[in-house]
This record gives sequence, structure tokens and C-alpha cells, in this order.
Amino acid sequence: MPESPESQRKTLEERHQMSDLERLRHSTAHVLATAICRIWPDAQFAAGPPVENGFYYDVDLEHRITPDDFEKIEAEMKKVVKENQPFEKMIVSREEALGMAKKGRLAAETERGVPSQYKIDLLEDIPEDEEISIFKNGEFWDLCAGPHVARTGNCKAYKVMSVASAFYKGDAANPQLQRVYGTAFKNKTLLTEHLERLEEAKQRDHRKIGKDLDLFHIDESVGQGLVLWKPNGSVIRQELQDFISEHLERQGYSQVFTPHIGKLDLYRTSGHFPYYADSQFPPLAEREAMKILSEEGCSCGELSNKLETGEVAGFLLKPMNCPHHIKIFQSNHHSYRDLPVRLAEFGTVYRWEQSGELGGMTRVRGFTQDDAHLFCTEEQVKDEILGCLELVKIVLGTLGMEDYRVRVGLRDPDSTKYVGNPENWDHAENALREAASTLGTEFSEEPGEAAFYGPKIDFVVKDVIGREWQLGTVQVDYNLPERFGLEYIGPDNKPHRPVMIHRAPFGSMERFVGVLIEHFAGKFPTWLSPEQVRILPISEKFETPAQEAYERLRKAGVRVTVDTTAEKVGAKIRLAQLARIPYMLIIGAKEQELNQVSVRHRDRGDEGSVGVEEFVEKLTAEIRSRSL
RNA sequence: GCUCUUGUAGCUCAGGGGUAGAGCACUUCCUUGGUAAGGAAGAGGUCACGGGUUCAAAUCCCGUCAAGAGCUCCA
Repeated sequence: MPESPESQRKTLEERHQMSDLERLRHSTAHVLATAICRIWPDAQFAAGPPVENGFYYDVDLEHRITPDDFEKIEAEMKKVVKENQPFEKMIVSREEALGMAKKGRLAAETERGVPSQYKIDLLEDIPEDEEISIFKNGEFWDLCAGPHVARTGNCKAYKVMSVASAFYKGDAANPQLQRVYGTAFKNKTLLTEHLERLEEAKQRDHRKIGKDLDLFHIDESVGQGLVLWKPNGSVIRQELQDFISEHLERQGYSQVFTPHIGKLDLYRTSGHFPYYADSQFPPLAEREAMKILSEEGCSCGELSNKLETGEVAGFLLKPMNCPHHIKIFQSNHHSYRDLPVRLAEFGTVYRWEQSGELGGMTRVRGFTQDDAHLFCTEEQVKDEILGCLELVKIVLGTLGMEDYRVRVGLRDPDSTKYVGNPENWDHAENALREAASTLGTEFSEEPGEAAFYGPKIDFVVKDVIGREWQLGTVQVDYNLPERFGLEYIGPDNKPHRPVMIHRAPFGSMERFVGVLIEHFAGKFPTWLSPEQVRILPISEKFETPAQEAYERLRKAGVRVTVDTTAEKVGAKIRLAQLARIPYMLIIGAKEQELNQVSVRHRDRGDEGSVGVEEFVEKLTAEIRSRSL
């Protein structure tokens, strides 16, 4: 995640550890600023750091920079590079720096009538004991701690990528600046390679592949962020559910089903309402109450107030499954001998995500979690967490997703959004930390990433554009058992409070499948492929043997079709390839005579001909083993 | 939610003040073939929606809705 440098100020020491590439990109950011400054001298610059795939510079400017301007900016950058200006560092006192900023001399080529306002502000953020430096390239002077490459001539492989807006210092209360993104590499070859990679990544985008392969559809008239799973996508989802269900069975889970709504009071108890009302769909008021209120001429605002205070009863589309599962747990008395109780449900939840956040399947407003809640004793917590982690590892391993990172989300000591007592938090955080250390994978502890009710372990993967997505998650919760007054009877014949664990190995089916589409670039392993085999008769004459092979495969439970169109095999193969179908069976005179089929694999190509029985045997073994 | 960009056939896109165009997909016919595109004909669109300007709007302006990128957010 590109952090804004202001909010996460780097120490000078950290800055000097900048890699060569970061240094180059940082310098190229200065070249960009120099160019922009020459084209629009009234430009006011804020910060311009290197980021994961390049750099950006934030600029406040009357003129709206559009992609049409990129060529002009790049041409001006080229001149700056050609001038081969040395980057010179000058140590100045705070007063000198402030003086320059007031004359508009910072992030500029000359003194200007107006002060360099953002630089003045940034100056204030520099700690008293830190040295203040100006970096000059040619006439362009900028407040900057460096480090830089030797000369602008080193920055010869760059590209202005995009322009977007960003809040100054990442705070929505601040003015919005234009953030110009660029990238830079040591040489043109590396730059070209990078651009090609980006182009490839575009081809893997789950929104594109989802359309090409008919996996899902999002319809304007249904609503933003509400995914319609088409038949092909549904096959994948169902296969994933069956897969995980086998492991749930093995691990002693019980499957449950619960409705999509619950009374507001339920969520008052859980703390989700009205505390998180902004991120929920608005409540549904009861019909009778609505009628009375409308007769009284009650406004929407009043209604929503009455719903919040509880004067009017209503229901909420569930933002989480936990309260329902808790009520299942509470519907029986539990002995310590019953624990752990593990309740699993593919539970659909609804959250009112900001419109600007929605995208494809990875950020949606209605989604199905492969959810479960474990109710256990304090002593069982650790083993149960390990069981959950095992599940996540099985999921990621089976799908060949190796490129993930593990994040232990802890509470932010400075925030007040967390509920529950600090002692329980310490317990829970320690339990997770211990469990994470048994993973055999590196993990990072990140304060502030905890859920409001407890700490968690997240498995985070990147999508094609480098954005990170939380998939699998395991969360320890001491809070909800407290709020709902959960208990079990211990060996001492006294009531005790159980601990709750929330976990979802996939996270949500929508997000997981979205990421999975990109992971496989649409080439799902056979067991997940919506269409596993397509039979391609060479001409109409061979439709009978094709039909026989089809029936045989159907009987074996294979998802198979026959392409009977009046096309040549070449065309049929092309379509099957585009549909990423794992196996094509070609049947012509030769095969008919030998009672065989010619096997073509989408990646391995022609694999020669075999008898149908033999093919069915190998294929079903491949599917059963869920091999990659 | 904010800023910018975009919205034309099922898909990918061209065009652009004088009432619509290509390729693919679709339908029908011809072709009966050997590992990534055989041929012909046909059908398909209130140019996202609602206003405004104009003799005339798909085209210009405003609003709404939706999508994309980034920011903010994400129990």
C-alpha cells in the first residue's frame, strides 16, 4: 500500500536505506515536478515519493491535468534529462528554508508572488533536531531529504502513467491535490518489460475474464456491488463449497442455515447497530409502525431516529452472521463436555460500502462468507486457532496460491473504537501470535488492523494491479460472548464464559473467486472448470461416436459438451481454447475406426489418442484429486 | 463519499449538430473438414436515463445513474 509519506514519516536513516531503484524514481519525481513547473509555473507541490511501481508527485494546480497533457509533460521531462543537471544537496537552517518557501522559491524555478504553501506546512512537520536540506537540479529547488541520483541524465527511462486525486496528507478534510503517477526504470528495456507486464495483467483482470467466460454479471438495475453468479461461475463456487465442506466435516463442524435479516435489537446487543449504521443498508421498519408514522406525517429523518433509539422496531439485513450463530448456541445449555461447538454456514451478508470502493467481485455490497463460529473454553482456544489455520493452508495450498502474506492484526493502542477489556485483548493477541508462529510462514504484526471486537490473523493476497485483498481470516473474540452473556457449565458445576472464534478460510466467495480468476487467468484446474471436456467431431458424420463419448463422460459425472457447429476443427479448437476448456476430444474417421478419442489439452496440446474408458479413468482421477 | 475519465448492438470499439457503423457473437443456407478463424445472406441499437440550447441533439450544456483509476473507508 502506498502510504503517504507525511502520515508515515520516514526517518532520515530509513531514507538513506532507499534502494537504487527508489532513489532513481524519487529523482524522476523531481524531474517530473521540474517539467510541470515549467509548463504551469503556478503549480504548488506537496510531496513526491517513490512508491511500489514508480513514483508520484502531488500538485495543486488551476489547470486540470488530463492524459492529453502527458505527452507534453514527458517532452518537457526529456529536456530536463537532456540538460543533465546535477542534483545538489544544500543544508539550510529552518529560517532559511522558511524564507525560501515564503518567497515561493521551493518546488519552483524562480521566486514567485505566492508562497510555497505546502512546503511551509511540511517544514513544520520536520522534527527540531533533524537537518533540513534543499535539493537543486538546475534552477528547480525543492525541500527534500533525498537521497538522489547524481544527475537528471540518469533518469532516462520513465513514463507518466496516470493522474488521480488525493487528499493532502491523506485526510479527507484537506483539499484534494492532483496526484501525477509515473514510473521509472534503470533503462528502457526494463521499462518496456514493466509496461508489458501491466498489459498482461490487464488481460488477467477478473472483470474481463468474468465477462469472457460468462462467470458473473453485475447489473445496473439490480444494484451496485451486487453480484449475479452466472451458471459457469456458480459451478466454480459450488465446487469450492463442496471442497471446503469435506474438510469441515473432517474437523467436526456442524452446518447451519440462518435467515438474511434479524431484529434491530439483536444488533443492538451485538453492537453493530447503530454504531456501524453508516456501513449497513438502512433498516427495514415494521409495516404497522410505518403506517402509523406516515399517518402522523413523520419524516424520514425522524423515522431513522426512531429506529436508532428503538422507539420503532425494525429489521436489519445482516452485516455479519455471528449474532445468528450465537443465538443457535444459546438455544441449548452447554456443558464443558460439548465444547468446542463449531457452527458453519455459507452466510450471505450485506454491507453498505462507499460507492467509490466497489469494484468487480473483490469489493461488493452483498457477499457470502464461508463463515463459522467456534465456541470453546479458554484452554481450547489455541488448538482451535491451529485447526482454523490448517484449513486456510489447505485451501491456499490446493489452489497453488503461494504468494500471500500473513498479517496479525492487533489493536491500535491510541484508538477508542475497540470494545472489551484490555486483559482479554492481551490474551487474544497472545493466542494469535503464538498460533501464527507455528505457521512456518513469516507474518507481520500490525497494530490498528484488528476488528473492533478482537484481534485477527489475515491471509492477504495481491490482485493483478498490486492491490492487496484480505481473504482467509481467523479472529478471536472475547467481546460478543460478554455482550450476549454466553455461558457453559464447567466441571466445577459453575457457569463459565466461552471464547468465540470467527473464521473464514476463503473470506468471501465473491472476493475469493475474483482473486482466483486472476490467479489462474481463467485457466481453472479441471476440477473447478465449468466445462471440463468439449468433444469436437471433425464433421457431422462423426456425431454418433461423439454422442457416445459424451454419454460415457456424463455418466462419469464430467461436465462435457459436444460442438456440433458446422465449423472446421481448427475453428472449434480455437473457441474451446478461448473458453479455457481443459480437454478437447477430437473424433474423426481414424478414431471412429479404432474406437478411440484424440485428446488435446489446452496447454499441453495434442496428447495422442486413447480409448474412451482410459480417458475417463484418468480424467476422473485428476478431478477427484483436485490436482492443479 | 471526493477528484478526474468514461457510457454507441450480447462483446470489443469507430464515428460525431442534419435522425447510426465495423469486427466477433447470433439466425439461415452452402461447405464435410484433422489440432487456434471456410464462405454467403440475414437479423439486431430511442447512441445509459432525464432536462436544456437549436429549425434540427447520439453529437453541445446541466442533472441523474453506472463503470474505471486514485484518495478516504473497509466490524
